[in-house]
Parts: sequence; structure tokens; C-alpha cells
Amino acid sequence: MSNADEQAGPAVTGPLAHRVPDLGALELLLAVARLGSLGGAARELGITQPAASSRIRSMERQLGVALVDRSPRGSRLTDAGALVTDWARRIVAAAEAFDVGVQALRVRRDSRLRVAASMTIAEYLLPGWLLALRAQRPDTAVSLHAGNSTVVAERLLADEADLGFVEGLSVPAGLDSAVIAHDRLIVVTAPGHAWARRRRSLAAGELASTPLILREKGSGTRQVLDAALGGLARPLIELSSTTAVKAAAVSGAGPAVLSELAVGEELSMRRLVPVPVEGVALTRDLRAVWPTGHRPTGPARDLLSLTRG
Amino acid sequence: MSNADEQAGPAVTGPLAHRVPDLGALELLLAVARLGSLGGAARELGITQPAASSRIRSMERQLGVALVDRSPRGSRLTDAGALVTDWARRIVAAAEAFDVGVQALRVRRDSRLRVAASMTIAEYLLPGWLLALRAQRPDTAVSLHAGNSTVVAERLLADEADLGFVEGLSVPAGLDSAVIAHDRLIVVTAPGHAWARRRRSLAAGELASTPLILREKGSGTRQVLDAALGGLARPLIELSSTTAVKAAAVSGAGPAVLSELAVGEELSMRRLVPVPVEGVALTRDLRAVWPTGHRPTGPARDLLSLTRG
DNA sequence: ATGGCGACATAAGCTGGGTTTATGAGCAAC
DNA sequence: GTTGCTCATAAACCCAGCTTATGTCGCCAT
Repeated sequence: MSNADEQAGPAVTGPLAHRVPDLGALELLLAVARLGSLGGAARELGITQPAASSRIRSMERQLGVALVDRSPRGSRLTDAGALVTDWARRIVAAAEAFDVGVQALRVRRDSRLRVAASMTIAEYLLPGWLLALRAQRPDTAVSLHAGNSTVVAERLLADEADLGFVEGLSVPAGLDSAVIAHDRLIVVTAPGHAWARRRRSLAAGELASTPLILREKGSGTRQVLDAALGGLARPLIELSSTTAVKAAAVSGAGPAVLSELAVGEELSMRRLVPVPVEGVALTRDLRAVWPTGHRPTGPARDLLSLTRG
Repeated sequence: MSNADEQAGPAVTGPLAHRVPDLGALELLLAVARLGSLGGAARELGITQPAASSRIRSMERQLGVALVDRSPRGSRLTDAGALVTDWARRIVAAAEAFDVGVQALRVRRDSRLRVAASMTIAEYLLPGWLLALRAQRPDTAVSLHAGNSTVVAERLLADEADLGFVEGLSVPAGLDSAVIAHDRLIVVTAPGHAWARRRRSLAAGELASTPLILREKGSGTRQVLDAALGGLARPLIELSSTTAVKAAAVSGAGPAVLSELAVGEELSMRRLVPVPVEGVALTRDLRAVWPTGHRPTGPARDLLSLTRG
């Protein structure tokens, strides 16, 4: 009777999984949006119509939002449903990238195309490329091995990989290469940090004299920064993974220097903000590499051509 | 006996949900990565240690990849596990944006902060802002209403919203505004299209004389394009949602003109490629708006300050 | 009208994945 | 040794989602 049962706002804490529908439900929603019919969507996903009906209904109950307008001649999204569907599409896209990446990780042998890539490229770029490759060559099995430049070179020279990707400053001996993209290192801080409000660009000297959250010495990222500053980078902390550096920066520990590729997500969600810098060469080439003489052919050539803008 | 049971490559078709672990498992994996312990992760998610153990194990079975190295004094990610975890992190981030968006959609009344926003902003920018807002004001309940500029203005003037966001060319009467960001329209095509290989910038005349995939007349996006070209845009097809335009462009139907915000995902996955254009003013302001005189205060002021770069 | 068809809803029964409790086993430090 | 942390295994339980079978509603053709 009172507003006591009017849910005083469902727990905003606790596992996400309890408040976000599972992937199956989201895929179903996308199919309904595209086909305009519950039954049709059910057919496409290989389940029965009542299953689809019930699943959409329970998703609406879970979210507390009406998503589709049912009518005896089809179903259309509500306004809120359209918005929710667009957000869902992004979860599904991330899941597709995950899927294609994991598949490449698993199928180690008897693959038609064996790729070796540096961590940053494997993490941020390869899933997108593999999705594109699958779109035009659906039956190419791809295997992926991630490691640093040295490991990539070893695998190529031992004929354990057909195509490699590296991000270092130089190309390992015995390999030919082509620049496929450029990566920029950027300085970022949590939104609360003093530098987040700067409008004037940071000068090289200022950057060199401030303790920064950095990858460990020897990492590709650190090499580029040290080279750009003349070996002067002063670490506040040294961490051994990009993820750890990001986490430290987000928590406000200080300014960090990271690949632009690694922080796209955080920037657009404003968990981190970029600090303008000038007079420091923080770009590096991303290169495809292969054994000297063995120009990529077949699937390797297809993948290579996909990576060039 | 033969290699018949050696899985001739697990079905690369069919529902994603069968090949990608559910959100609960991914969250668990992230917790394990962060805490270095199955039991610790279990505690954090409010489940028991055996449940966590079994869930991680079944995820490894599902993916066909060993993710964590168990030892009697903790668990660490394998190399492959680290890669998988990073891909998982992106799914979880998308799910967080979904969650915060849906919550705002649901809590229509008795919210401390009522926001009205145009579709594009609600879709692509607001979830990020709301996440940031929740980080600094965890107990602010937010409600969201999406609609075009006119609707946003109506709600603000009727005191049904505290803060609005619009993307049109002009500010509705009776409202004050502040520019919070700029949006650029860009020309995109599928990677196979002839324009995808262009290096020379496209001139205005060329753009105006080519049939394009466009939003319907009257939409914010279309208004900007028509104004920039002097009302000359020639439609190949007119579609009523950003999503439909993207889908048509990806399928190779022709070049499309879309907000940069809408195609970030597609660009980075190379489902679409940008076509350079020059001599056409395709930027528009994104503005926060409020009733003249009623400068935003409290939560509205907090949100507003988050949106400025 | 009337029967047919397509789309969604409801009901009942089954199944499996994930959970819990309870217990065992390995390694480290005191 | 004993204590305390880790993870693994086993058995019992529970519920979400599936299927099959059937009902209802609106449209359309005859």
C-alpha cells in the first residue's frame, strides 16, 4: 500500500551480472530489433517462439523497462527499447571481438594462418582485424601467439608463424617490414588531478621532471618514452602491465604515459583525461613483419592488406 | 579413433552466447586477475570458493584455453589468460555502460537529477558521463529522457528535467547553453568501396553530387549536412536511425555520412573506413542547456562539469 | 461471415549449470 | 608438528531457460 514495495531503487552495487541480461538475451533483442518479430528472431537463434517470448519478457522485468511493443502482426522496439538495443549492441560487439580472439588463441596447430604479435597489438588491434578477415574469408583458421618483438622474430624465423606484428623502435634482423599504423603515447591523469585542468601544453622538461606511472624499463612503451626524453623519465611507480598502469592512473595515483590504443575506452568514459604535451616525439610505428624474402601470400596477404588504412 | 573427434574446429557460427562466457564468469575472471586468488575473488563477488573454482574451470573448458595457474599460495593468470582478461574487460566495460544507462531510463520519478538528451548524446556519451558521476556522487539517482531538441526544450521549460543536452545547429528559445564538445560528421564507406582507397580529399562538389546513405530530412545529422552543402545532399537511401545507416554502409551499399561518435567502434574494427573530405564544414556543437536564468546547481552542476574537457 | 494464417501468450514438465555445504590435500611459516 | 592459507572434489539442491502443447487475437481471403 505504502511506497514501501515500490522498490527503493534496486541495489546499485553488487555483481553486474545480476542487473545486465546475459549475452543470449541481448543477441535475441538485437535479432528482434532487426527482424521485427519475436518468432522470427527465435527461428534465427535456433530456439522456439515461446522461449523467445519468455526471455524478452524476463529481460523487461529485470531491467524495469518495456522494450518491445507486441502486436498481433509483429513487434517493434519502444523508444527506450531502441536506446537499450544500441547499448546492447556494444556489449555484443565486444563479445564478438573476445570470441574471435579466443578462437585464434586456441587453435594452435593446423591453422592456415599463424600470426605472432606484440601484446599491445594483440590486445587492441588484432580482434578487429580478425573480424574483418573472417568477413571476407570465413573459413580461414587463425592462430595467435603473443609476445615481445624478440619472440615474434623467433617464431617467424623458425617458420612457426606466417606473419608478425611489432611495435618497437627498430625492426629485428632478418625481417622485412611495412608500417601499417602509428601509435601515439599520451599523458593521462584521473579527472581529479591538477593536470587534468591544464590548458597549456606540457613541455618536455616538465614531463621529465615529474614522477610518472610507467611500464617497467625494457617494455616497448617505456623505450619510446625514454628515447623521447633522452632517458630521463622519472618513475613514480613501475608496473609490469598496461592494465596495472591504467588502474593506478584511474585511481588517481598520478600521471601515466600510455599508448593511445590502450586508453580509448577510459578517455571516452572520462575515467582518464589527456594532458596536452608538446615538443616530445611520442609516436612510434606499428609494423607488420615477415622473414626477409618471403613476401606474405594467401591469407597472410589478405590480413596484411586489411591492416593498412 | 581417427581425427574425427578432434573437433574439426568448433562451430564458428551460431549464437555467440554459446562460445563466450557469461558476464558473471567474466567478472569473476577480472576479480581473480586483480586479487590473485580464487577464494578472494569469490568472497568479493559474494559466492563460495568452490563455486569460483568450478566456474573458472568450466570457462577454461568452454574456451579451450588455460587461463590461470593455480598454486597452493594463490593463482596467477597465464599469458593467454592475461590476453583473454583484457578482452573480457572490454565486455564488462560495455556492460557497465549498459547498466548505468538502463538505470537512468528506469528511475523516472523521485530522481535527484533529471536529464533530457538528444538521441546521439544519450546513446554514445551519457553512459560514460553517468559512470563518472556515479564515481564521485555514488548516491545520486539519475533519470534520463531521450528525444529531439524540441522535446528536450519542452521538458526543461515544464520543469520535468534539470539539465538537457542538444546537438542541433541552434539553441531552442528560452534556454541558456554552454558548448561542451564538438561533433564531426564524417564520410565513411565499407572497406571494399572505391572511396576507401582514396588518398586525395573529397571536395564539397563531389560529395554533393554523389548519392549517399543518409538519415531522413529533419534529423540533426541531416540538417548539418544539408547546411554544409547548401541543401544539396543527394540521398541514395534515407533511413530513420543511425543504426540503420551504419548497417547499410557496412554492407557496402554506398558511402554514408555519420557522426564521428556513432562510428568509433566500426572504424577501429575496420568495418568502415573514413574518407577524407575538405572544404566542407561538418562540425556541430554539442551543448548543455537549461532554462534561462536557472543556472545548474547541485548534481546538475556536477554532471555539467564532468562533460567539459 | 467463416475459416485460415501469422504472431504472441500461457501452462506444464524437464534438464543442466551453477550453487552450497562438507571434506580433502598441498605448501608455507611459525 | 600445528596452524593457516590455498585450491580441488563430491553430493545434494535449485532455478532459469528450454520444449511441447495449446489458447487468443487480429488480419485477410474466400
